[in-house]
Amino acid sequence: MTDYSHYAATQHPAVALSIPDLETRTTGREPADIRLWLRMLSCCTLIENEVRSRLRSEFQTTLPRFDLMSQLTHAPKGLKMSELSRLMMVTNGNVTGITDQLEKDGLVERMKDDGDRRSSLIRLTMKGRRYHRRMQRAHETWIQSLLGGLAPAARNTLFDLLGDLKQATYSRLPAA
Amino acid sequence: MTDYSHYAATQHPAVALSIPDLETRTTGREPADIRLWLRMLSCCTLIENEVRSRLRSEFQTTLPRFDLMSQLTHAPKGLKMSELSRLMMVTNGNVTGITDQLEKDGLVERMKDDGDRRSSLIRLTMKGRRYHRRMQRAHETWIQSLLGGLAPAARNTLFDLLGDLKQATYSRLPAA
DNA sequence: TATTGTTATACTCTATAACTATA
DNA sequence: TATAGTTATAGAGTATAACAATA
Repeated sequence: MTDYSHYAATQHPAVALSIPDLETRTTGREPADIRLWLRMLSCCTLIENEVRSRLRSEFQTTLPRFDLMSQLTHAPKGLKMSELSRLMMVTNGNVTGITDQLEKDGLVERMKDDGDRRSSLIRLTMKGRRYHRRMQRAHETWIQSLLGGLAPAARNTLFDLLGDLKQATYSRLPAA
Repeated sequence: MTDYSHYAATQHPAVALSIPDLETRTTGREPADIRLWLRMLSCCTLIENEVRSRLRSEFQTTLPRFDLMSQLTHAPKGLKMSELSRLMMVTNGNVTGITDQLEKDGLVERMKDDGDRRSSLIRLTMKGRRYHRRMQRAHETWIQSLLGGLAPAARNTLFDLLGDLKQATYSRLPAA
């Protein structure tokens, strides 16, 4: 049993702002799941668009590139392509492409020192580590600014509920 | 003041499944906002990947195309390109491209009957309406299946919290 | 002058599938 | 046979900016 009672009601207008976006197409007559999905999707799209835009204008890079580097920061010894693929939720070929670009820019390197000679370990170079650190600091600031309007208690409840949702969804995937 | 007390704790394992995904890179030492964002993003990516894949395999179409048609279903008189752009949260040029494809397939049509001769109204054709209805039914089933593991009370709370988040985020966008 | 929509350009990401070299 | 990674292919979305027609 999980207790969400630490969450206290937030103070906000009774009527949500009517902002035209992906959720607008709902009329209220749709199943609750559809409305929930479209609302969550518009939240994500809103933030993602903003982050993509700032990564481009301030760091001349993209979200997948930043994500790949972020995954590597917690693996000093490096990660295999297949591990990156699973972590980033994209296919193997895509990871090869993104890695190629980052390698060309000297931000990551392929290490051929595994016991298994089919695979290689990808890891950040020094330059990559420095570059990522700068981006990460900015990224944290952006996210905190964008999500900062939500009260801490609400944020905690949301975090827990999304954890439940994620677990439930995973278990309902056809593959799973 | 909003009351979320209708939400009752869900029953689930105390320890969340350790699934490797976008959220995995968090260590617990990141700011709460970052962890929340990555968790929400992995929820969305999970569902989006699944929906994209099924739209492709079962209906030979894409998510943006389905989204554009969905927007039109609630506007019998049609929508302007600029309205679609805002609703779909993408740029004007993109909407032109997606509309071109749908028009070529006879699913939407451009109507030049506005007072403003610069703009046109896009609306679903009969064929488009029928086609969309089939997709929408399937889409509802998919989403209900994917989100169905979450208890109704949890789902309601999540819906409300995401509403708060969306509103807060909108008001914190640089443009806003 | 500003706005609506289109076009042109160039790039990034994407899935799929065939391929290689290992295991 | 199975797996790790690459390559080839094709396509789909994206931003940006220049453009024409109209307001």
